[in-house]
This record gives sequence, structure tokens and C-alpha cells, in this order.
Amino acid sequence: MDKSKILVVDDESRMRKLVNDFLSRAGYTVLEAGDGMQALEVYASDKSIALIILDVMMPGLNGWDTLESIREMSSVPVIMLTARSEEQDELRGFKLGVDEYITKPFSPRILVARVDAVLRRSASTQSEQHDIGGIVIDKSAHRVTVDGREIDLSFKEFELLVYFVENQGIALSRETILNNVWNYNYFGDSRTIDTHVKKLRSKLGEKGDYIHTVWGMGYKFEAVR
Amino acid sequence: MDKSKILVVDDESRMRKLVNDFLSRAGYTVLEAGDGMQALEVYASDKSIALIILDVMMPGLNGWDTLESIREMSSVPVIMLTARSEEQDELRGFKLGVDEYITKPFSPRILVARVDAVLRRSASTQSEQHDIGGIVIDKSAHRVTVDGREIDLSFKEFELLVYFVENQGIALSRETILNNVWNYNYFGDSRTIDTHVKKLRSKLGEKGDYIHTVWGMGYKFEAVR
DNA sequence: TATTGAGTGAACGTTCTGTGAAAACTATAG
DNA sequence: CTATAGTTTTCACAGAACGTTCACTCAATA
Repeated sequence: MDKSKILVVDDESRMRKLVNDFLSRAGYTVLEAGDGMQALEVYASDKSIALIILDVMMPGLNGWDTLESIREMSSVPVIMLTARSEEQDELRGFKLGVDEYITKPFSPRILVARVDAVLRRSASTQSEQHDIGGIVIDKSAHRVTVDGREIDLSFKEFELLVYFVENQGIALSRETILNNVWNYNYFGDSRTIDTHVKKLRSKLGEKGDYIHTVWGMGYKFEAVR
Repeated sequence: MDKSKILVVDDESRMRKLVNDFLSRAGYTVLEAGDGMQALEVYASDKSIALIILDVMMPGLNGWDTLESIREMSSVPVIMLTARSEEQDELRGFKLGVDEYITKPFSPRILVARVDAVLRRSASTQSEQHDIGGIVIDKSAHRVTVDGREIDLSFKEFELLVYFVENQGIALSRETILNNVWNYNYFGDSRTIDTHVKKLRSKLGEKGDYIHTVWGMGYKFEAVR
């Protein structure tokens, strides 16, 4: 399968770059537009774009107006970026066929997960499930079973485990983990990861040592002892 | 099974588009007509249409007159779209074989559910019924029994329960629930869901904990403790 | 052995959920 | 049209679950 093309529309270049980074790393091809007009031009000249991520609050053509114009030419999937404080104009969104909302600030993991989900949905209707060495993760049900036994994970623990599993065999620094599982504007102590790892390990029982410590570096998930 | 073809008749293009969107996403093929005359033409030239959704209030031929003409050529299933204020001419509808009414505003869930129901009914004479772990839901009778004992649910409680049951095992955010169970133009507090969940849980008795809280996320229905 | 990093349990502050009651809204009957 | 009962929504508070930090201990490296 080839990489899907995604158009990111935001007036803040910092935000565009950020989203671009995350999506590029997730294997997508990313195009950027700094305002609504530019977005329309870009999309008009390249209808192979699979998904558009639209910031709501922009000078000139705002996200909604831009979307309205886009809808005149296509029903391409759209994700709206909103600030927490901004009211989500759900009615408008619904009518215009918004597929998802992402509230700033968001974690890269969530961004990528939503993008994946929307693209998957637009392709087919399939439920995402991982199964690694006896650990079964059902993302849609937000459920994890170890050797058939369901275990109870908190939100962050779940997010962290999913991140580990989706990056099996790769040594991940605390920095990297923080950047991907936590919000991009998180500035806390990276040792908080240790605490979550501890809890994860204990909740995973004997499968807990699939989470390997890479001394002086970080952690690595691998389904072996 | 191939997609059923549905003809949507409404003078407001926005409304047509909206209904089209919802139904397309649900996997139906949608045709549109902007007035009664056009509807008659479209239907006359394509009798493979499985269902017609008719707005009552239209300039020119109104919904009723249009339906009358349609009935001269076919007994195709029909759903009438009415505004809350408009009186539902039930007698007339009954005589003309109206299958369902949908009152504006409606939620996507209701639209798709009614369409599904009508088409299913028109295919076989089966009444829609769920039976999950002792909870029996008769959708057409709008009745719920728990371990054989009938319980009394309000409209919203019923809708919510049905939505949960039809999405078993999936963690549903409040956002998602609001979008699907409430009207598309609902702007309220998502905590209202908590209140309904509370009442549902208590009315379901010990089966109440089939509704699981997914902390930091939403709720999930699962017929286990 | 000295130094640096990791494991751990407890404590704290934060965020989210459960809940009852009040308010707003609807439908119904008089 | 008004009163009334029932339903839905909002609100505020209490309590639970969670995320984070900290101080300490233990382990790895050189």
C-alpha cells in the first residue's frame, strides 16, 4: 500500500511543522497550506489527497468557510483542529461531514490514531486489534487481555502500552516516549514514565518483562524474555 | 448483498445533502430530487429504488400529493420527513402506506436506524429484537425486559440503551454518543450522558454494570461483569 | 568503589465520574 | 390556556481514580 497524502492547513507554521513531523514519521506524505485560500488551491490541483486536517481558527478564510468550499468540489475526509476553549460548532460540522475533531493540545499518538482511523474508515470498516505473545489489545474496545484474562489499565497506561506495541523491537528513549504519548506541550519529569512502566509491568504479570529496560537509554518492547 | 438505492426528496438542498451524507456513510446509494415532480420522474425511470424519503412540506407538489402519485405506480416503502410543528396527518399516512415518520430535527442514528428497519421489514416480516445477557429489547414495541421483568424506560434512556447494545464491546466517547443518540443540532453538556447512564444502570438492576465506565474516555457496553 | 541510572512505594494535587436535587423543558389532560 | 406530571438537562459537590513527583533503595557500569 502506498502512502496516503494528507493536507495540513493551519496559519501557525509551528503547528503545521509539528503535525507534519508526526504524520511523516507515521509514514504519510504531508502537504501544507498556511491559509484557507491556499488550501483550496492545493486541493484543487491535487485531488489525490486522501485527508485534510483543518485548523478552525485562521485569519481570512476560517476552517469552516474553507471546508464549505472544499465540499463544493469533493467529499474528501476532514479532521478539524480546535482549541479546547473554542466551541465546537457540531451542527455545522455534521452538515459539512466532518469526520473527526482533534482538540489542541493533543498527543502525537492521538493525532496519528485519528488519522489512521479516518482513513481506515473511509476505506473499509475494520476493527483494529493487536496480538503479541499472548497480549491482545483491542483498541476500539480499549481493552487488553493477557493470556485470555482481561486486565484493567488506566488511560495513560493503555496509551503507553499501545505505543510500545506499535514500536516493537525499537529502543525508545524517555524523551521520544514523552513526545509521542504525552501532549506535545508537556514539560514534566521523564521519570513519570518509569512509574507507568512499573505499573504496566506489574499489571501484565509475567508478560511484564516484555518491556525491557535499555540501560542508559530508555525502554524497548519485545515479546521475549 | 448490494447497496439499496434510496431516493431523498426535499426542496432544501442542505437537508438533502445531510441525509445523503448520513445514508451514504451507512452504505446506501442515494438519489436526490428537489421537488415532487422530479421525484416522480426519477422513480418512474428507476423502479429499483428500495425506499423513498419524502419531505412533507415542499412548494409545488407537497409530500402527500407526491406520495399519492407514487402509490399509483408502486407500493415502495416510504418514510415521511416532518417538522416538529407540522401536524402528522396520520390517517392520510396510514391510507397511503407510510412506513415511518421522522421528525426534524433528527439524529443520524435515528435516520439510519429507521431506514434500516424499514428496509429490513420490507424484506422480511421480522420485528427487530435484541437479546443480550438477559436484557431483551424489542425495538418496534419500544419495550425492554430484564430477566423477563419489563422495565420502564424513558425515550432517551431507551435510545441510549439501544445504541449501547448495537455497539457492544466498543468504548464510546461522550462525544460519539452525543453525535449519534442526540439530535445533530444538540449543543448541550456531555455530562448529561452521565445522568442517563446513572438512571439506566439503576433501572437495569444488577445488569446495570453491563455499562462499563472507561475512565478518561467514556462508556462501553459489555454483557459481563 | 564511585558514579550514574533505574526500581519502588508513598504522598500529593489534579482530573474525572457518580450522584442527588433543582431547573428547564415537553407532553398531556382538563 | 393552564395546570400537572413526566422527562431531560444542568449544576455543584463529594469521592474515586489517576498522573506526577519525590526520596530512597537497588543495580549497572567503568
